[in-house]
Amino acid sequence: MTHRHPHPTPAGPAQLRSRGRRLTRQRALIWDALTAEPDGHVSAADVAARVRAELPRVNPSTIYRTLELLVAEGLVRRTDLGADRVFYEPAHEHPHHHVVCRSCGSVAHVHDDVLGDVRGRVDAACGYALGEDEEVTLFGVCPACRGSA
Amino acid sequence: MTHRHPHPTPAGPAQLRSRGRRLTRQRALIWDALTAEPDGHVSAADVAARVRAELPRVNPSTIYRTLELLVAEGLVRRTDLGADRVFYEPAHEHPHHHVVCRSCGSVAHVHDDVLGDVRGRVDAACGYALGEDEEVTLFGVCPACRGSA
DNA sequence: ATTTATGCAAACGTTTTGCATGTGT
DNA sequence: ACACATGCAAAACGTTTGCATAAAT
Repeated sequence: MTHRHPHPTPAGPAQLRSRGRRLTRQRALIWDALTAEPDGHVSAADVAARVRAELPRVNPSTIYRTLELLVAEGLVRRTDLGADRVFYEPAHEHPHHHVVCRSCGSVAHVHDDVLGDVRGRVDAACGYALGEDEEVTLFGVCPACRGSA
Repeated sequence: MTHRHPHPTPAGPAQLRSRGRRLTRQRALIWDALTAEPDGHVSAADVAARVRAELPRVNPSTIYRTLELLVAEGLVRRTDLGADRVFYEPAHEHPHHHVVCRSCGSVAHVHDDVLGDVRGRVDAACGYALGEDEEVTLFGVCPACRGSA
């Protein structure tokens, strides 16, 4: 278990109710699927599988609609890593970046500090403004795959 | 047209012939589509459109198969930017990185120097090895969109 | 002549949509 | 009771594949 958040903000899909949305069993299960693993990077298919393990009749469309909703409400963050690699993760942590292993697909988090002054450098170089909330996805080879190469 | 290069390496799809592949009209047109714009980042659909403007019967499968071939032969570089944003560009330049405008989708090149020591930092932070040839894609807001916001 | 590439059509996996039914509030 | 969310089925989308034909070498 990781460290707790000091903020008393009610996490999770309960937020939906205050926004006029409804808290259904499916939505709760989808949230559970998203938070099941500590640093869970979960694809829509993953979510579907986990949810259907508990409630088999959930339809793909419900998964997609709910994920879209959660993203729109700011409860979930959607990250793309090249074609067909879209994953979702709960959004209560600070923005961070990802490294994906080219070999095994594993994903690691990268603290923003690690990027250094890239934002300033990019701005200076070509005038594009990288926001503080812009996530970056890098590709590389993870320690495990490095060894077994 | 491009005689100024002292090196007689035949750029483009002519390379295919020496590799036992065949140089067809379709492949030439696909190459033309890829090199039509100076810093061209072209999607498969873009290529298809350009090619069909000249030779309308070309089939999507031919486009995909040829792009895959060109990538496999190292003549073309394929870059992913999140789901459904795959583009191709001729590979004779040095590896470089991309910034994509979140607002208008424009793409700019970023020299490797601009990234600074990210590779070392990432390696130190989580052990992932970013190769020199790994391209990075960043997202931001381009100068034009910055102004009109 | 031989091998490889193409067009076509059909299959594919993922995501989206229209609509009737079901469910939270 | 009402609005909203769900399931279902079907469509949309970009991409891939099998196979007979066509073209390059």
